[in-house]
Amino acid sequence: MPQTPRRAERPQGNRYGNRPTMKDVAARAGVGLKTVSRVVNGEPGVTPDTERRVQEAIDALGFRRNDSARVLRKGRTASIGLVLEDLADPFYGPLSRAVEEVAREHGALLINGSSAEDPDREQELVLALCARRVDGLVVIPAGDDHRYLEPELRAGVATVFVDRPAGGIDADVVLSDNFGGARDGVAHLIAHGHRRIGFIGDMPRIHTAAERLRGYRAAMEDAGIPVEESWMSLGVTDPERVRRAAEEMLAGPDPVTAVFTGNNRVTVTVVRVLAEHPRGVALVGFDDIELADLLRPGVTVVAQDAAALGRTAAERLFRQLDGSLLVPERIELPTRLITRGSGELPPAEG
Amino acid sequence: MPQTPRRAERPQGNRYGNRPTMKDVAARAGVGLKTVSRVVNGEPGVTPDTERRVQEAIDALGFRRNDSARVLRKGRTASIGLVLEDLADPFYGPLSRAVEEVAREHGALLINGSSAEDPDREQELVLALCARRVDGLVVIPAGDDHRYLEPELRAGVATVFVDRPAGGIDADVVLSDNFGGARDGVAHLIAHGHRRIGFIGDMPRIHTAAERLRGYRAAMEDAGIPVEESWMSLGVTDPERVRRAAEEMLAGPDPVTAVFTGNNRVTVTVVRVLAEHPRGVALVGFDDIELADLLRPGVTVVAQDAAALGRTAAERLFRQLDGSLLVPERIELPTRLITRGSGELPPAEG
DNA sequence: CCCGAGCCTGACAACGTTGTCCAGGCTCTA
DNA sequence: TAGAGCCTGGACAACGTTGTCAGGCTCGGG
Repeated sequence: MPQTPRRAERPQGNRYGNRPTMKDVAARAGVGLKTVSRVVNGEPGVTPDTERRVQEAIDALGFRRNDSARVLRKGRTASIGLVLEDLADPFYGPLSRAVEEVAREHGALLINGSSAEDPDREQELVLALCARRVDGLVVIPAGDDHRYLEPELRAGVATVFVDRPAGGIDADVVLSDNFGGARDGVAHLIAHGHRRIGFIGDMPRIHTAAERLRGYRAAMEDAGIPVEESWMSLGVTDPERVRRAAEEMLAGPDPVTAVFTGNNRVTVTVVRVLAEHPRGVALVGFDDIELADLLRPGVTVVAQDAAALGRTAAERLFRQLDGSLLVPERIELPTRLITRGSGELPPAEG
Repeated sequence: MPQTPRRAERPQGNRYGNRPTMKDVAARAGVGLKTVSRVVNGEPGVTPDTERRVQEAIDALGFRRNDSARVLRKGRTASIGLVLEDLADPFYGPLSRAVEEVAREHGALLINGSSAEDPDREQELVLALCARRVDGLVVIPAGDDHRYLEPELRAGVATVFVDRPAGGIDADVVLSDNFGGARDGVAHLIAHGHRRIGFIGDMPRIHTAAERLRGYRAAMEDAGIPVEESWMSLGVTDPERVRRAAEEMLAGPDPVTAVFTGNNRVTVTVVRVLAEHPRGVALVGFDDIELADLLRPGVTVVAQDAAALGRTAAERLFRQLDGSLLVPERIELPTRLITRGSGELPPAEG
């Protein structure tokens, strides 16, 4: 009778699209549940013969341990979260990769999230990661208030901020010497005879942008050069706006003879503008850009080491998880001035 | 008596570094467990007054739902995995970001993994993601045998391959028209008078590399040009080796007058070599590179749209999860020849 | 031959959440 | 005022795994 109604409806497995569980494996191998668990986790105390039977059942059924259940039981997820601004930005790719590499050394997976520089989205992402009970968080903040993380910190979620400090909470932070780097870059231009130096950067509410601006001002002040408002553009850095800002600085009766750009995206745009510009205008940019050495003139930059930022942060994160790290610290990595020509152009008057 | 031994040892919460659970929230709010669950999930059937009490308890304790337990219960993780070669490569950043964006639209998180072009590592990553019960996988394969995925596919894990097809299994794949793009690029060089055209590409075991090589050969054959072995370099693409290969092609009694490069990394290296080279050597590269338009000459490339690859793959993935997609398909996206100068140089004899 | 030691093995509870189901209290109507 | 029906709230099991613990087996020594 082919139509006999079956009592046991599920042939094997169940949800998760019919995945076999340890129970199924145990049944097939004719052993107890716990024995399967032991084999799967390589625990001792299983006869080679039993182990073989279990292994065969595992292979036959295509069993894979359900880590959700494991996590629930064990309390550690072996995964960490990374929240950054935009993975498509060439600055963050290497950073993310460095974090991943350290995570891998510690047997952890990396969950990425892009905040798109939106504080709400940052918070949403961070909390989603916490709900998944990541063991730790590496955050490149978009917002400047991170008190929403207090319960997480109390609960023992390891946390390291990168590139910009946290707001309102006391946490580890790894960043570049934005102030010193910008000051050195601008000083470099001054040393080559420039006095009217433009600055195009991001919104000052972003910590890195503010620090770089501060470096610019410091260098100018050190040289006794009063800064004019018209030399500065601080704001959204979409190419169109940057282009206009650069063109305005270069026009008029008293144009700048050099420009300091506040990040890689701005630098690229300004390089384009200068390529169309008749006069030689000096340029130093913050962040290295690919192929900068092949342009004529080569683009002089203040380079930061994105991979080192990521690596340092991740290593600190895992040291927090080891328990070997107690007091939050601020770690500043040096920047490096790479001269390639564009920063060494002399001022061309008029 | 302050020293009275307490029976209930845990003040609230437990593992996970003392996180409060719904039980703790329920106790504090003086309601049942399920009521808390209802509030947390915004389910109907809770009086405003009760809801307020629960919400206060949640805020006071800093409760966050434990998604591990939720996943265990519900069977969906709302996360997808992306395995690619190297996140630090400028080709993969935008691709990953595009996948993330689609995932976000569907309320899912993205877990990234870099295989470093190592088949074992690819498998390790994919299986780790499956153990975490990601709902779906986007894979840029490093290996060419994916039969290890069979149990996962049977279990209903949505899977889309990108950039290169899967080996040994029938699965969705989204890729660029590598053959056509390379053929067009080489034909472009031929149209500008070149006959001795070099090809520097990756190991032919990589599908994209093989296809581009095939395109090169096809274009040459179409033009009736016999290809000489010494014009081709297929292998590891570290800068040093590429540099040597390029220099060899350009030296000797019968040097190439143009080079077709098989990917972005190779192109960059060859641009460097050509910059030092006295003769004008034409160049067309596969993959666009940043600032290519600012070099002199500008670098002519066959561009593929990394973001479109990622977006298309992710959208297909979620359509698989909807159940609205049944038969695996192969989707090929067109490439685009962008002429900027380097590909239009005439052959400079001797 | 009997007993103890040591090794395998499996039954059971627990992790934190959600789905099912039922009880109790309320309102509204006849 | 009583009954019907609705709405709110809670008890309970289940998801798949691992830690605890106890039972049964074998083997060797007395």
